Amino acid sequence: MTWVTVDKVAQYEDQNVELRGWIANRRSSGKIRFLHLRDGHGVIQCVVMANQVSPEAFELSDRVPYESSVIVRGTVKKEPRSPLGYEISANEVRLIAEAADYPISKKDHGVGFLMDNRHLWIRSSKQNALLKLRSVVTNAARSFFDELGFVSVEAPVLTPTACEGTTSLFEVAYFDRSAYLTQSGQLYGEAAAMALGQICVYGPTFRAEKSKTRRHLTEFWMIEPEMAFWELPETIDLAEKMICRIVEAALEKCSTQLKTLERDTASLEKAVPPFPRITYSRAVEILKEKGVEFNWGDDFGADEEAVLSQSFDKPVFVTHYPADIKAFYMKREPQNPKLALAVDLLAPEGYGEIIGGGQREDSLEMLEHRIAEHGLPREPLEWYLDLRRYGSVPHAGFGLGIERAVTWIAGIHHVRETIAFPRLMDRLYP
RNA sequence: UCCCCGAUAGCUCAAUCGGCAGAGCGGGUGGCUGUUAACCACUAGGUUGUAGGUUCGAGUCCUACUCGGGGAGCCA
Repeated sequence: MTWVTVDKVAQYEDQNVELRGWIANRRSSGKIRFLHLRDGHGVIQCVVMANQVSPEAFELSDRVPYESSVIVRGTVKKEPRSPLGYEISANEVRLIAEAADYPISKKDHGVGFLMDNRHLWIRSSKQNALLKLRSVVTNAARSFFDELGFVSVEAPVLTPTACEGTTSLFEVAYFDRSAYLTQSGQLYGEAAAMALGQICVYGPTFRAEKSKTRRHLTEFWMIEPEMAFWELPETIDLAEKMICRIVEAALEKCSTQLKTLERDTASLEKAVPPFPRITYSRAVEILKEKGVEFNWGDDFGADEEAVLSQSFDKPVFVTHYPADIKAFYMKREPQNPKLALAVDLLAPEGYGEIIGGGQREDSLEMLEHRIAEHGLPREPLEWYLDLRRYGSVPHAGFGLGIERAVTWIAGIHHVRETIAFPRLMDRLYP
């Protein structure tokens, strides 16, 4: 007997197969029982007739609780009434483990309840689709860089101090002193780029900010390429190619998932090069044209980002921000030192910033000056200054926020559903 | 940290002016040979988040607290 997964049943039409999974739903009518079997690859209806299975199997099919684990054997039948196109005409149903009363029902639930049951919620079809989409997105991004010859490097999670100083960090006991969970792999990525040329850091990032919004997690994942001898324009080109690659992969490999998520893929299909590129100053003009009150020099808030991203039907790059609102390591525009060689990518449909990056300051003197200006402690950054002492080169990079990118591609409302076990300000369980 | 909203059955919610705490789903029992969140009948299920106050009487009004949701700032 061949064990097959639900996504492959079409290859076994009219053959006898075995399926292993969990009871997603159960209905009945007279002497016929319908079991919906979920195996992680899909859901298929198994039809159990009283005269085609043992009395024990029929009795089991009548009362087996939701989410019990079972093995079903039967024939794959073409069935136009099924959304899948196929169903199983069962001749054997075997219980592996009977489930207790399952807390998640077919009806509506509140977000709080579902988040408390996140370990079970991920079994449902929409959450399942999101996790698969995330997997395709991260794999697409990583193979994109791998194929370009970028070296994959891991940055440490435990760090001695703040990378950027501004945001609050999670402090942990580290033997007889304190350490902090990283808020960006970038500084280490820069060191690695000086060793390996073009590198890519993929890892978790932690922010102890008390942010309660649909765009924030306290633990999230970033892909952060860093390139020695690269400057801002080619870095933007790279980000554009990467986003296109990710979206293509999602459309190609996740069509069923996007359908489950009821995503309008037409807007994703528009994400082809070239993406519009505007300066911060131009963005401010656009805001004013749309009647948004805004002062040059301020950073964009959620409202401004939404207006800007809705002004284009593709992702839009915004460059040349005022240096004052960007991090200390940003290189200044040589023609106008008030501006930073920074780039953000705003996703369309109001999703906002999914990439932040730019060209890094490569002058030792300038960097020392910035560190003092930002009031940062110098001693823990000495190693970072060394990168400018020993053969400094122009270099640039960016960070892609995985959860925000997946939120946009999936067309959902909140980042928390794009990671299996989200960490939020008030949520550490499960 | 700030603003708004909420907490009633396992879950989602209702309860009119302050006057007997209810429905759907889920559970249980029975029925139905093609159901699609199946349907039909019956049934069990409650210290109304916690503490205090007003009142003849509080799920409902007041105060504090706890927890949760939505949003802002900051950011990816």
